[in-house]
Amino acid sequence: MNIAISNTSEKPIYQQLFEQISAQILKGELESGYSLPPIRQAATELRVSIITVKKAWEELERLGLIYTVTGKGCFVTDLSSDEMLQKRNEMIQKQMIIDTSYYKSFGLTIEEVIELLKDVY
Amino acid sequence: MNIAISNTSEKPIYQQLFEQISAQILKGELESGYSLPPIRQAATELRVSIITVKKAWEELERLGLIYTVTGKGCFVTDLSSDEMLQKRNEMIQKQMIIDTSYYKSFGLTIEEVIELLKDVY
Amino acid sequence: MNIAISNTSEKPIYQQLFEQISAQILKGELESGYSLPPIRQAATELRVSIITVKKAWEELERLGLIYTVTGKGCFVTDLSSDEMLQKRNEMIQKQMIIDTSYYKSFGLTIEEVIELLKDVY
Amino acid sequence: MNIAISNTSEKPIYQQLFEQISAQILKGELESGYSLPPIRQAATELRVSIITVKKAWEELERLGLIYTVTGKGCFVTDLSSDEMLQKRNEMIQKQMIIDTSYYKSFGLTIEEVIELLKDVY
DNA sequence: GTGGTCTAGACCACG
DNA sequence: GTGGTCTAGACCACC
Repeated sequence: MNIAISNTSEKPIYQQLFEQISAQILKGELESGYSLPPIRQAATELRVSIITVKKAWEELERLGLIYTVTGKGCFVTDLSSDEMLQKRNEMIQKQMIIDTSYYKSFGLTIEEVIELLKDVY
Repeated sequence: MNIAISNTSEKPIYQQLFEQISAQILKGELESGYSLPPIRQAATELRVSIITVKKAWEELERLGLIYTVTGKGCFVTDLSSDEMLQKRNEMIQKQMIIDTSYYKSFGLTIEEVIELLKDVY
Repeated sequence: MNIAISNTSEKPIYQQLFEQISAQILKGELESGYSLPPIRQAATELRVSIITVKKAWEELERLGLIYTVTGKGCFVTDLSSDEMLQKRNEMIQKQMIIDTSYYKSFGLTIEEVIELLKDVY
Repeated sequence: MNIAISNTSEKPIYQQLFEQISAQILKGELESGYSLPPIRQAATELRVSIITVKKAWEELERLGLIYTVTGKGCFVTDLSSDEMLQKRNEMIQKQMIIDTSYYKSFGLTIEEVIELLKDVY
Protein backbone atom coordinates (compact mmCIF):
# COMPACT_ATOMS: atom_id res chain seq x y z
CA MET A 1 0.00 0.00 0.00
CA ASN A 2 1.93 2.96 -1.30
CA ILE A 3 -0.90 5.45 -1.04
CA ALA A 4 -1.03 9.08 0.02
CA ILE A 5 -4.36 10.32 1.39
CA SER A 6 -5.19 13.98 1.91
CA ASN A 7 -8.07 14.68 4.25
CA THR A 8 -8.17 18.35 3.37
CA SER A 9 -8.35 17.80 -0.38
CA GLU A 10 -11.60 18.62 -2.12
CA LYS A 11 -11.41 15.21 -3.78
CA PRO A 12 -13.32 12.48 -1.92
CA ILE A 13 -11.01 10.03 -0.22
CA TYR A 14 -12.47 7.02 -2.01
CA GLN A 15 -11.65 8.65 -5.33
CA GLN A 16 -8.08 9.41 -4.26
CA LEU A 17 -7.76 5.73 -3.39
CA PHE A 18 -9.31 4.61 -6.66
CA GLU A 19 -7.15 6.90 -8.79
CA GLN A 20 -3.88 5.95 -7.16
CA ILE A 21 -4.47 2.21 -7.24
CA SER A 22 -5.77 2.17 -10.80
CA ALA A 23 -2.72 4.20 -11.79
CA GLN A 24 -0.42 1.69 -10.08
CA ILE A 25 -2.10 -1.21 -11.84
CA LEU A 26 -1.96 0.40 -15.28
CA LYS A 27 1.65 1.42 -14.75
CA GLY A 28 2.37 -2.24 -14.12
CA GLU A 29 3.46 -1.68 -10.54
CA LEU A 30 0.87 -4.13 -9.30
CA GLU A 31 1.21 -7.37 -11.28
CA SER A 32 -1.73 -9.48 -12.36
CA GLY A 33 -2.89 -11.88 -9.71
CA TYR A 34 -1.49 -9.64 -7.00
CA SER A 35 -3.71 -9.74 -3.94
CA LEU A 36 -4.94 -6.43 -2.63
CA PRO A 37 -4.86 -6.23 1.15
CA PRO A 38 -8.11 -7.13 2.94
CA ILE A 39 -10.47 -4.18 3.22
CA ARG A 40 -10.22 -4.03 6.98
CA GLN A 41 -6.44 -4.06 6.93
CA ALA A 42 -6.30 -1.40 4.23
CA ALA A 43 -8.72 0.74 6.19
CA THR A 44 -6.57 0.44 9.30
CA GLU A 45 -3.31 1.18 7.49
CA LEU A 46 -4.69 4.19 5.66
CA ARG A 47 -6.68 5.37 8.65
CA VAL A 48 -9.88 5.69 6.70
CA SER A 49 -13.32 4.13 7.03
CA ILE A 50 -14.00 0.61 5.76
CA ILE A 51 -16.85 2.03 3.73
CA THR A 52 -14.41 4.33 1.97
CA VAL A 53 -12.09 1.47 1.01
CA LYS A 54 -15.01 -0.64 -0.14
CA LYS A 55 -16.25 2.15 -2.37
CA ALA A 56 -12.84 2.46 -4.04
CA TRP A 57 -12.51 -1.33 -4.51
CA GLU A 58 -16.00 -1.44 -6.08
CA GLU A 59 -15.04 1.23 -8.55
CA LEU A 60 -11.87 -0.70 -9.47
CA GLU A 61 -13.91 -3.84 -10.02
CA ARG A 62 -16.47 -1.96 -12.11
CA LEU A 63 -13.66 -0.96 -14.46
CA GLY A 64 -12.38 -4.53 -14.61
CA LEU A 65 -9.05 -3.70 -13.02
CA ILE A 66 -9.55 -6.12 -10.12
CA TYR A 67 -11.85 -9.05 -9.42
CA THR A 68 -13.23 -10.41 -6.18
CA VAL A 69 -13.09 -14.00 -5.04
CA THR A 70 -15.58 -14.33 -2.23
CA GLY A 71 -13.86 -15.43 0.91
CA LYS A 72 -10.42 -15.09 -0.62
CA GLY A 73 -9.98 -11.42 -1.41
CA CYS A 74 -9.45 -9.08 -4.35
CA PHE A 75 -6.92 -9.67 -7.11
CA VAL A 76 -5.47 -7.63 -9.95
CA THR A 77 -6.93 -8.67 -13.30
CA ASP A 78 -4.66 -10.24 -15.91
CA LEU A 79 -4.40 -7.69 -18.70
CA SER A 80 -2.13 -7.63 -21.74
CA SER A 81 0.11 -4.61 -22.21
CA ASP A 82 -2.13 -3.46 -25.04
CA GLU A 83 -5.24 -3.71 -22.93
CA MET A 84 -3.53 -1.85 -20.11
CA LEU A 85 -2.35 0.90 -22.43
CA GLN A 86 -5.81 1.22 -23.89
CA LYS A 87 -7.51 1.39 -20.52
CA ARG A 88 -4.97 3.92 -19.34
CA ASN A 89 -5.56 6.15 -22.34
CA GLU A 90 -9.31 5.80 -21.98
CA MET A 91 -9.20 6.97 -18.38
CA ILE A 92 -6.90 9.85 -19.12
CA GLN A 93 -8.70 11.02 -22.23
CA LYS A 94 -12.00 10.91 -20.38
CA GLN A 95 -10.54 13.32 -17.85
CA MET A 96 -8.88 15.37 -20.57
CA ILE A 97 -12.24 16.10 -22.18
CA ILE A 98 -13.26 17.82 -18.97
CA ASP A 99 -9.92 19.57 -18.56
CA THR A 100 -9.74 20.90 -22.10
CA SER A 101 -13.32 22.21 -22.04
CA TYR A 102 -12.10 24.51 -19.30
CA TYR A 103 -9.11 25.69 -21.30
CA LYS A 104 -11.27 26.18 -24.39
CA SER A 105 -13.73 28.35 -22.50
CA PHE A 106 -10.92 30.89 -22.14
CA GLY A 107 -10.37 30.86 -25.89
CA LEU A 108 -7.00 29.12 -25.76
CA THR A 109 -5.64 27.37 -28.83
CA ILE A 110 -4.04 23.95 -28.53
CA GLU A 111 -0.64 25.59 -29.02
CA GLU A 112 -1.19 27.96 -26.12
CA VAL A 113 -2.33 25.08 -23.94
CA ILE A 114 0.79 23.07 -24.75
CA GLU A 115 2.96 26.08 -24.00
CA LEU A 116 1.42 26.60 -20.56
CA LEU A 117 1.43 22.86 -19.89
CA LYS A 118 5.18 22.64 -20.44
CA ASP A 119 5.69 25.29 -17.77
CA VAL A 120 3.57 23.43 -15.27
CA TYR A 121 4.77 19.92 -15.96
CA MET B 1 -25.90 36.93 -20.06
CA ASN B 2 -24.63 34.19 -22.29
CA ILE B 3 -24.39 31.53 -19.62
CA ALA B 4 -25.16 27.81 -19.64
CA ILE B 5 -26.06 26.24 -16.30
CA SER B 6 -26.05 22.52 -15.76
CA ASN B 7 -27.98 21.40 -12.73
CA THR B 8 -26.76 17.84 -13.14
CA SER B 9 -23.07 18.75 -13.22
CA GLU B 10 -20.97 17.86 -10.23
CA LYS B 11 -19.67 21.43 -10.27
CA PRO B 12 -21.53 23.83 -8.00
CA ILE B 13 -23.69 26.29 -9.88
CA TYR B 14 -21.93 29.31 -8.43
CA GLN B 15 -18.63 27.97 -9.73
CA GLN B 16 -20.01 27.39 -13.19
CA LEU B 17 -21.20 30.97 -13.15
CA PHE B 18 -17.85 32.22 -11.91
CA GLU B 19 -15.84 30.30 -14.48
CA GLN B 20 -17.94 31.30 -17.44
CA ILE B 21 -18.07 34.97 -16.61
CA SER B 22 -14.40 35.20 -15.73
CA ALA B 23 -13.62 33.49 -19.03
CA GLN B 24 -15.78 36.01 -20.89
CA ILE B 25 -14.07 38.92 -19.17
CA LEU B 26 -10.57 37.59 -19.79
CA LYS B 27 -11.42 36.81 -23.41
CA GLY B 28 -12.39 40.44 -23.77
CA GLU B 29 -16.04 39.64 -24.53
CA LEU B 30 -17.16 41.81 -21.65
CA GLU B 31 -15.52 45.20 -21.94
CA SER B 32 -14.29 47.19 -18.98
CA GLY B 33 -16.98 49.28 -17.38
CA TYR B 34 -19.63 46.90 -18.66
CA SER B 35 -22.41 46.61 -16.15
CA LEU B 36 -23.31 43.09 -15.09
CA PRO B 37 -27.04 42.55 -14.76
CA PRO B 38 -28.42 43.13 -11.25
CA ILE B 39 -28.06 39.99 -9.20
CA ARG B 40 -31.82 39.66 -8.83
CA GLN B 41 -32.36 39.90 -12.56
CA ALA B 42 -29.54 37.47 -13.25
CA ALA B 43 -30.99 35.07 -10.71
CA THR B 44 -34.38 35.20 -12.42
CA GLU B 45 -32.94 34.81 -15.91
CA LEU B 46 -30.72 31.90 -14.95
CA ARG B 47 -33.40 30.41 -12.71
CA VAL B 48 -31.13 30.14 -9.70
CA SER B 49 -31.18 31.68 -6.25
CA ILE B 50 -29.99 35.20 -5.59
CA ILE B 51 -27.45 33.86 -3.14
CA THR B 52 -25.97 31.59 -5.77
CA VAL B 53 -25.41 34.53 -8.11
CA LYS B 54 -24.06 36.60 -5.25
CA LYS B 55 -21.50 33.94 -4.39
CA ALA B 56 -20.22 33.89 -7.97
CA TRP B 57 -20.05 37.69 -8.12
CA GLU B 58 -18.13 37.77 -4.81
CA GLU B 59 -15.52 35.43 -6.19
CA LEU B 60 -15.19 37.59 -9.29
CA GLU B 61 -14.67 40.65 -7.13
CA ARG B 62 -12.12 38.85 -4.97
CA LEU B 63 -10.05 38.21 -8.10
CA GLY B 64 -10.36 41.83 -9.12
CA LEU B 65 -12.31 41.07 -12.29
CA ILE B 66 -15.31 43.16 -11.27
CA TYR B 67 -16.02 45.83 -8.68
CA THR B 68 -19.19 46.63 -6.82
CA VAL B 69 -20.74 50.04 -6.34
CA THR B 70 -23.37 49.61 -3.67
CA GLY B 71 -26.69 50.85 -4.88
CA LYS B 72 -25.47 51.08 -8.46
CA GLY B 73 -24.42 47.65 -9.58
CA CYS B 74 -21.37 45.58 -10.52
CA PHE B 75 -18.96 46.57 -13.24
CA VAL B 76 -16.13 44.94 -15.16
CA THR B 77 -12.75 46.18 -13.95
CA ASP B 78 -10.55 48.10 -16.37
CA LEU B 79 -7.59 45.82 -17.04
CA SER B 80 -4.81 46.16 -19.57
CA SER B 81 -4.33 43.33 -22.08
CA ASP B 82 -1.21 42.34 -20.22
CA GLU B 83 -3.01 42.12 -16.90
CA MET B 84 -5.81 40.14 -18.50
CA LEU B 85 -3.39 37.73 -20.11
CA GLN B 86 -1.57 37.27 -16.82
CA LYS B 87 -4.74 36.67 -14.85
CA ARG B 88 -5.93 34.23 -17.50
CA ASN B 89 -2.71 32.25 -17.38
CA GLU B 90 -2.74 32.25 -13.59
CA MET B 91 -6.22 30.78 -13.48
CA ILE B 92 -5.46 28.16 -16.10
CA GLN B 93 -2.11 27.13 -14.67
CA LYS B 94 -3.65 26.82 -11.24
CA GLN B 95 -6.09 24.31 -12.70
CA MET B 96 -3.35 22.65 -14.76
CA ILE B 97 -1.41 21.79 -11.62
CA ILE B 98 -4.35 19.65 -10.53
CA ASP B 99 -4.88 18.20 -13.99
CA THR B 100 -1.27 17.24 -14.57
CA SER B 101 -0.92 15.60 -11.17
CA TYR B 102 -3.50 13.14 -12.41
CA TYR B 103 -1.64 12.49 -15.66
CA LYS B 104 1.63 12.14 -13.80
CA SER B 105 0.19 9.52 -11.45
CA PHE B 106 -0.18 7.27 -14.50
CA GLY B 107 3.49 7.75 -15.29
CA LEU B 108 2.92 9.76 -18.44
CA THR B 109 5.69 11.94 -19.85
CA ILE B 110 4.96 15.45 -21.05
CA GLU B 111 5.28 14.19 -24.64
CA GLU B 112 2.65 11.50 -24.12
CA VAL B 113 0.33 14.03 -22.50
CA ILE B 114 0.70 16.42 -25.44
CA GLU B 115 0.04 13.59 -27.87
CA LEU B 116 -3.18 12.58 -26.13
CA LEU B 117 -4.19 16.20 -25.70
CA LYS B 118 -3.97 16.84 -29.44
CA ASP B 119 -6.40 13.99 -30.04
CA VAL B 120 -8.88 15.34 -27.54
CA TYR B 121 -8.67 19.01 -28.42
CA MET C 1 -15.06 72.01 -2.55
CA ASN C 2 -11.86 70.11 -2.04
CA ILE C 3 -13.47 66.70 -1.61
CA ALA C 4 -12.49 63.23 -2.80
CA ILE C 5 -15.34 60.75 -3.21
CA SER C 6 -14.82 57.02 -3.69
CA ASN C 7 -17.76 55.13 -5.11
CA THR C 8 -16.18 51.75 -4.45
CA SER C 9 -15.45 52.42 -0.80
CA GLU C 10 -17.44 50.54 1.78
CA LYS C 11 -18.11 53.86 3.49
CA PRO C 12 -21.36 55.52 2.46
CA ILE C 13 -20.79 58.55 0.30
CA TYR C 14 -22.73 60.87 2.61
CA GLN C 15 -20.39 59.89 5.43
CA GLN C 16 -17.29 60.52 3.34
CA LEU C 17 -18.67 63.96 2.63
CA PHE C 18 -19.50 64.59 6.26
CA GLU C 19 -16.11 63.47 7.52
CA GLN C 20 -14.10 65.50 5.07
CA ILE C 21 -16.02 68.72 5.53
CA SER C 22 -16.13 68.46 9.32
CA ALA C 23 -12.39 67.85 9.26
CA GLN C 24 -11.85 70.93 7.10
CA ILE C 25 -13.92 73.06 9.44
CA LEU C 26 -12.17 71.84 12.58
CA LYS C 27 -8.76 72.25 10.97
CA GLY C 28 -9.71 75.88 10.34
CA GLU C 29 -9.60 75.55 6.57
CA LEU C 30 -13.17 76.72 6.32
CA GLU C 31 -13.55 79.92 8.30
CA SER C 32 -16.60 80.83 10.31
CA GLY C 33 -19.33 82.43 8.25
CA TYR C 34 -18.02 80.73 5.13
CA SER C 35 -20.90 79.78 2.88
CA LEU C 36 -21.09 76.18 1.78
CA PRO C 37 -22.04 75.79 -1.88
CA PRO C 38 -25.78 75.25 -2.55
CA ILE C 39 -26.79 71.61 -2.32
CA ARG C 40 -27.61 71.34 -6.00
CA GLN C 41 -24.29 72.84 -7.03
CA ALA C 42 -22.33 70.60 -4.66
CA ALA C 43 -24.21 67.56 -5.97
CA THR C 44 -23.37 68.47 -9.52
CA GLU C 45 -19.73 69.19 -8.79
CA LEU C 46 -19.21 66.00 -6.82
CA ARG C 47 -21.38 63.97 -9.17
CA VAL C 48 -23.50 62.55 -6.38
CA SER C 49 -27.18 62.65 -5.59
CA ILE C 50 -28.76 65.71 -3.99
CA ILE C 51 -30.13 63.44 -1.28
CA THR C 52 -26.58 62.37 -0.47
CA VAL C 53 -25.37 65.94 -0.05
CA LYS C 54 -28.42 66.86 2.02
CA LYS C 55 -27.78 63.95 4.35
CA ALA C 56 -24.19 65.05 4.92
CA TRP C 57 -25.22 68.68 5.50
CA GLU C 58 -27.85 67.56 8.01
CA GLU C 59 -25.25 65.63 9.95
CA LEU C 60 -22.96 68.67 10.01
CA GLU C 61 -25.80 70.82 11.32
CA ARG C 62 -26.72 68.24 13.94
CA LEU C 63 -23.16 68.54 15.33
CA GLY C 64 -23.38 72.32 15.28
CA LEU C 65 -20.62 72.75 12.74
CA ILE C 66 -22.84 74.58 10.28
CA TYR C 67 -26.18 76.35 10.45
CA THR C 68 -28.86 76.86 7.84
CA VAL C 69 -30.46 80.16 6.91
CA THR C 70 -33.57 79.30 4.97
CA GLY C 71 -33.41 80.81 1.53
CA LYS C 72 -29.81 81.91 1.97
CA GLY C 73 -27.76 78.77 2.38
CA CYS C 74 -25.56 76.97 4.89
CA PHE C 75 -22.77 78.67 6.82
CA VAL C 76 -19.89 77.55 8.99
CA THR C 77 -20.59 78.15 12.68
CA ASP C 78 -18.44 80.63 14.59
CA LEU C 79 -16.40 78.58 17.04
CA SER C 80 -13.51 79.59 19.26
CA SER C 81 -10.23 77.69 18.87
CA ASP C 82 -10.94 75.97 22.16
CA GLU C 83 -14.38 74.87 21.07
CA MET C 84 -13.00 73.62 17.78
CA LEU C 85 -10.22 71.70 19.49
CA GLN C 86 -12.70 70.17 21.90
CA LYS C 87 -15.12 69.12 19.16
CA ARG C 88 -12.24 67.70 17.13
CA ASN C 89 -11.03 65.60 20.02
CA GLU C 90 -14.56 64.46 20.81
CA MET C 91 -15.07 63.21 17.28
CA ILE C 92 -11.72 61.49 17.15
CA GLN C 93 -11.94 59.89 20.56
CA LYS C 94 -15.42 58.64 19.80
CA GLN C 95 -13.96 56.84 16.80
CA MET C 96 -10.92 55.73 18.78
CA ILE C 97 -13.10 53.88 21.26
CA ILE C 98 -14.28 51.70 18.39
CA ASP C 99 -10.81 51.35 16.91
CA THR C 100 -9.10 50.40 20.15
CA SER C 101 -11.74 47.82 21.08
CA TYR C 102 -10.62 45.99 17.96
CA TYR C 103 -6.94 46.18 18.92
CA LYS C 104 -7.74 45.09 22.45
CA SER C 105 -9.62 42.02 21.25
CA PHE C 106 -6.29 40.76 19.92
CA GLY C 107 -4.73 41.21 23.33
CA LEU C 108 -2.47 44.11 22.35
CA THR C 109 -1.05 46.42 24.97
CA ILE C 110 -1.03 50.17 24.41
CA GLU C 111 2.71 49.97 23.78
CA GLU C 112 2.27 47.41 21.01
CA VAL C 113 -0.47 49.50 19.45
CA ILE C 114 1.74 52.59 19.42
CA GLU C 115 4.58 50.60 17.90
CA LEU C 116 2.40 49.34 15.04
CA LEU C 117 0.79 52.73 14.63
CA LYS C 118 4.16 54.39 14.04
CA ASP C 119 4.81 51.97 11.18
CA VAL C 120 1.51 52.75 9.55
CA TYR C 121 1.42 56.51 10.05
CA MET D 1 -17.68 29.33 21.98
CA ASN D 2 -16.96 32.47 23.90
CA ILE D 3 -18.58 34.85 21.46
CA ALA D 4 -20.66 37.97 21.94
CA ILE D 5 -23.03 38.87 19.11
CA SER D 6 -24.62 42.29 18.83
CA ASN D 7 -27.64 42.41 16.57
CA THR D 8 -27.80 46.17 16.82
CA SER D 9 -24.20 46.73 15.75
CA GLU D 10 -23.60 48.18 12.32
CA LYS D 11 -21.07 45.41 11.76
CA PRO D 12 -22.44 42.32 10.00
CA ILE D 13 -22.85 39.34 12.29
CA TYR D 14 -20.58 37.15 10.20
CA GLN D 15 -17.81 39.71 10.54
CA GLN D 16 -18.23 39.95 14.29
CA LEU D 17 -17.90 36.18 14.39
CA PHE D 18 -14.87 36.23 12.14
CA GLU D 19 -13.10 38.95 14.10
CA GLN D 20 -13.67 37.39 17.50
CA ILE D 21 -12.61 33.90 16.51
CA SER D 22 -9.58 35.05 14.56
CA ALA D 23 -8.58 37.13 17.59
CA GLN D 24 -8.95 34.10 19.86
CA ILE D 25 -6.85 31.97 17.54
CA LEU D 26 -4.11 34.57 17.17
CA LYS D 27 -4.09 35.19 20.92
CA GLY D 28 -3.45 31.48 21.33
CA GLU D 29 -6.70 30.86 23.17
CA LEU D 30 -7.71 28.26 20.63
CA GLU D 31 -4.89 25.78 20.22
CA SER D 32 -3.93 24.22 16.92
CA GLY D 33 -5.98 21.18 16.06
CA TYR D 34 -8.82 22.44 18.21
CA SER D 35 -12.11 21.49 16.67
CA LEU D 36 -14.55 24.33 16.13
CA PRO D 37 -18.12 23.39 16.96
CA PRO D 38 -20.16 22.09 14.01
CA ILE D 39 -21.65 25.02 12.11
CA ARG D 40 -25.17 23.85 12.88
CA GLN D 41 -24.45 23.65 16.57
CA ALA D 42 -22.69 27.00 16.56
CA ALA D 43 -25.65 28.51 14.71
CA THR D 44 -28.05 27.19 17.32
CA GLU D 45 -25.92 28.33 20.24
CA LEU D 46 -25.35 31.79 18.85
CA ARG D 47 -28.94 32.02 17.60
CA VAL D 48 -27.96 32.93 14.09
CA SER D 49 -28.43 31.30 10.72
CA ILE D 50 -26.23 28.46 9.51
CA ILE D 51 -25.24 30.53 6.50
CA THR D 52 -24.05 33.34 8.72
CA VAL D 53 -21.74 30.99 10.60
CA LYS D 54 -20.60 29.42 7.36
CA LYS D 55 -19.64 32.80 5.95
CA ALA D 56 -17.47 33.55 8.98
CA TRP D 57 -15.84 30.11 8.84
CA GLU D 58 -15.09 30.57 5.11
CA GLU D 59 -13.30 33.82 5.80
CA LEU D 60 -11.26 32.15 8.54
CA GLU D 61 -10.29 29.39 6.13
CA ARG D 62 -9.38 31.90 3.43
CA LEU D 63 -6.88 33.47 5.84
CA GLY D 64 -5.47 30.06 6.68
CA LEU D 65 -6.52 30.23 10.33
CA ILE D 66 -8.66 27.08 10.13
CA TYR D 67 -9.03 24.19 7.70
CA THR D 68 -12.05 22.13 6.82
CA VAL D 69 -12.26 18.36 6.63
CA THR D 70 -15.51 17.61 4.88
CA GLY D 71 -17.62 15.30 6.96
CA LYS D 72 -15.38 15.73 9.98
CA GLY D 73 -15.42 19.36 10.97
CA CYS D 74 -13.27 22.48 11.04
CA PHE D 75 -9.96 22.67 12.88
CA VAL D 76 -7.55 25.37 13.95
CA THR D 77 -4.46 25.45 11.73
CA ASP D 78 -1.10 24.68 13.26
CA LEU D 79 0.83 27.95 13.16
CA SER D 80 4.14 28.86 14.76
CA SER D 81 4.22 31.79 17.17
CA ASP D 82 6.02 33.80 14.52
CA GLU D 83 3.39 33.10 11.91
CA MET D 84 0.65 33.95 14.38
CA LEU D 85 2.31 37.20 15.34
CA GLN D 86 2.77 38.13 11.72
CA LYS D 87 -0.82 37.36 10.80
CA ARG D 88 -2.02 39.29 13.83
CA ASN D 89 0.01 42.35 12.89
CA GLU D 90 -1.13 42.11 9.27
CA MET D 91 -4.77 42.12 10.30
CA ILE D 92 -4.35 44.98 12.72
CA GLN D 93 -2.22 47.14 10.45
CA LYS D 94 -4.70 46.63 7.64
CA GLN D 95 -7.36 48.09 9.90
CA MET D 96 -5.00 50.78 11.16
CA ILE D 97 -4.54 52.14 7.65
CA ILE D 98 -8.26 52.92 7.61
CA ASP D 99 -8.25 54.27 11.16
CA THR D 100 -5.29 56.57 10.70
CA SER D 101 -6.62 58.01 7.46
CA TYR D 102 -9.47 59.36 9.56
CA TYR D 103 -7.12 60.86 12.13
CA LYS D 104 -4.96 62.35 9.41
CA SER D 105 -7.90 64.04 7.75
CA PHE D 106 -8.19 66.18 10.89
CA GLY D 107 -4.56 67.19 10.54
CA LEU D 108 -3.37 65.29 13.60
CA THR D 109 0.30 64.46 14.00
CA ILE D 110 1.38 61.02 15.14
CA GLU D 111 2.25 62.50 18.55
CA GLU D 112 -1.25 63.93 19.00
CA VAL D 113 -2.78 60.62 17.98
CA ILE D 114 -0.69 58.72 20.52
CA GLU D 115 -1.63 61.24 23.20
CA LEU D 116 -5.35 60.83 22.58
CA LEU D 117 -4.95 57.07 22.23
CA LYS D 118 -3.41 56.77 25.69
CA ASP D 119 -6.45 58.53 27.16
CA VAL D 120 -8.86 56.18 25.42
CA TYR D 121 -7.01 52.93 25.97
C1' DG E 1 -33.94 50.85 -8.01
C1' DT E 2 -29.45 48.70 -6.26
C1' DG E 3 -26.57 45.59 -3.35
C1' DG E 4 -25.88 43.72 1.78
C1' DT E 5 -27.50 40.83 5.05
C1' DC E 6 -30.16 37.35 7.22
C1' DT E 7 -33.53 33.54 8.00
C1' DA E 8 -35.39 28.77 8.21
C1' DG E 9 -35.68 25.22 5.98
C1' DA E 10 -34.15 21.53 2.46
C1' DC E 11 -31.36 17.82 -0.12
C1' DC E 12 -26.95 15.80 -1.11
C1' DA E 13 -22.19 13.46 -0.75
C1' DC E 14 -19.09 11.75 2.36
C1' DG E 15 -17.53 8.91 6.11
C1' DG F 1 -23.37 13.35 11.97
C1' DT F 2 -20.51 16.40 9.15
C1' DG F 3 -19.96 20.09 5.76
C1' DG F 4 -21.56 21.72 0.76
C1' DT F 5 -25.05 23.56 -1.71
C1' DC F 6 -29.36 25.62 -2.76
C1' DT F 7 -34.01 27.80 -2.29
C1' DA F 8 -37.52 31.51 -1.62
C1' DG F 9 -38.44 34.85 0.81
C1' DA F 10 -37.47 38.98 3.90
C1' DC F 11 -35.67 43.61 5.77
C1' DC F 12 -32.26 47.18 5.54
C1' DA F 13 -29.08 51.15 3.91
C1' DC F 14 -27.91 53.78 0.21
C1' DC F 15 -28.77 56.49 -3.88
